[in-house]
Amino acid sequence: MTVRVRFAPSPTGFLHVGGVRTALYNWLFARHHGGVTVLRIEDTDTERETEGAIEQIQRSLDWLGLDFDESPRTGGPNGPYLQSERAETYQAAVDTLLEQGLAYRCYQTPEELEAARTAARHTDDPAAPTRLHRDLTSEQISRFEGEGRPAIIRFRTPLEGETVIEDLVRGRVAFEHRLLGDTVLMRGGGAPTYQLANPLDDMAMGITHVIRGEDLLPSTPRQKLLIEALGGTFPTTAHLSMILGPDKKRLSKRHGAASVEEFREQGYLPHALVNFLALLGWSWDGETEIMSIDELIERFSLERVNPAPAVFDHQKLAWMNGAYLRELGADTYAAALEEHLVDADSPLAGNPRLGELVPMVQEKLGAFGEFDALAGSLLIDREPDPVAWEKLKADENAPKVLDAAITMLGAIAQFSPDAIEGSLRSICDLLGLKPKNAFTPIRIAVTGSTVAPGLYESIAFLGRDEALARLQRARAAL
RNA sequence: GGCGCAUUCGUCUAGGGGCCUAGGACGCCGCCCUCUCACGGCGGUAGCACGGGUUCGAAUCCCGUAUGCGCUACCA
Repeated sequence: MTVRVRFAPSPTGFLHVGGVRTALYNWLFARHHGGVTVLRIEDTDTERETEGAIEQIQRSLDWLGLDFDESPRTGGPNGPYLQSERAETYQAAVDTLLEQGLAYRCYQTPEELEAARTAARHTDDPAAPTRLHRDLTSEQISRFEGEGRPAIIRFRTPLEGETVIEDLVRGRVAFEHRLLGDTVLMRGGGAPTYQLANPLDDMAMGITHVIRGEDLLPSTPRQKLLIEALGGTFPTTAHLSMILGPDKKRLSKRHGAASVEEFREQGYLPHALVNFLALLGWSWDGETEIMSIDELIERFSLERVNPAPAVFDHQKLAWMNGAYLRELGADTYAAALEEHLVDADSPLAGNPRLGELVPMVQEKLGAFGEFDALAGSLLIDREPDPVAWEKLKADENAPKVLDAAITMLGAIAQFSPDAIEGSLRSICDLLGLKPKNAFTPIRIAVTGSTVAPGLYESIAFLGRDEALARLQRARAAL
């Protein structure tokens, strides 16, 4: 039997790191087993749907390199892949269940339900309120119908016994039927709920393994019961732990960047994000950290997924991204940097000399988003950093150092990094200053910052005219 | 409140009874390299939640407690 997995997000916003991790594990598992990946959009709740979310999710998955064999975009033999277009499937199943007495119409108003729920809150049968209309007499039914009350459809959950889930990550988990209550399958308006649409589609699409977040573990027995009532076989499940913020709360926007889109904007490499996320809850040998996509595919297994929640560590991601950035070839690096600048709508984009800066910045950047601050001033003459500028003005050595630099740099024959180094070092000897002290004012004068690429290379990059102009301007401002 | 899941350095993790005086990585600290920032090298810091069992022997198995998280929707 070929493995078939699905990633089934709701189009309620940007793709979150938690969602990405789920998508990734599904993808890795399927690719490892030569299986099929399905992308299904769960848009049954039109209220919460947000504009453009589907495109956004697809875009993020594309960027990460997670391709889906069957999806709303690619189509496939088990479509449609949008739940909003699968109404007949759900209706047919509900009709069958109703016919066989496995589901029933419930006429409770939301207010009645809520009141009953509050009352039953602390009793020994908290699920009782969901079963109030389970065995209505025909008189009661016609009275409710007569009142024009809309009916919702509830599943007739067994009152006794338990459902056992053999989860690939968590092992055996048992749920008492009595506490489950009668699950709502269809809303008053006839729209399917997640509890109906999700398992039904998994069955219809031949899903063999359901890999999803732990938040969905409690709904698993309901879904299993439903599928088995319909004569289907419930897929194997693997419930992944939650991803937490530093405060151990579920990761969200208030913890900073949490969506794929944000990491992309900050100049992270998709491969780095994928590698990092793969390691958030899974490990291969506990030692190896940097792995190619092919290695991840080859090594991934659900058996080695950690069931405990994991805190998302931005610092480690940044480190890993830097490690990936440093491994890039110069041309690839330049192209990726340019793409980032274009995406960011940066004034630095399209600069023909960008490539020359690569060797000067590659080992210094943790993400492309830092490029502008580090080396932007070499491409564009702009206002210096105020703090650095004050430091320059307060430096008592600055005037003589800048004067010397102007003289020396104006005199050297070859305006190369080596020649510039020799020239600047002779200033140190001349003035009896340590390189560290002599170079700081020059760096600020030339780059407008205390942090920049190598000084000799920076000056050489600017060229004699520009470098001298900046030095003279700084000198004049002292 | 009920149900469920989880619990190894600050963080991600290795560990599935003796190989553990608990390994790796990020972070942090120190030293080296050094024109700033980085990179790189070397060294260091720090952990089995607690309490009971089981066993010759427990980070590893069982029970309880605590804590955290999830679910408890006509959200997913």
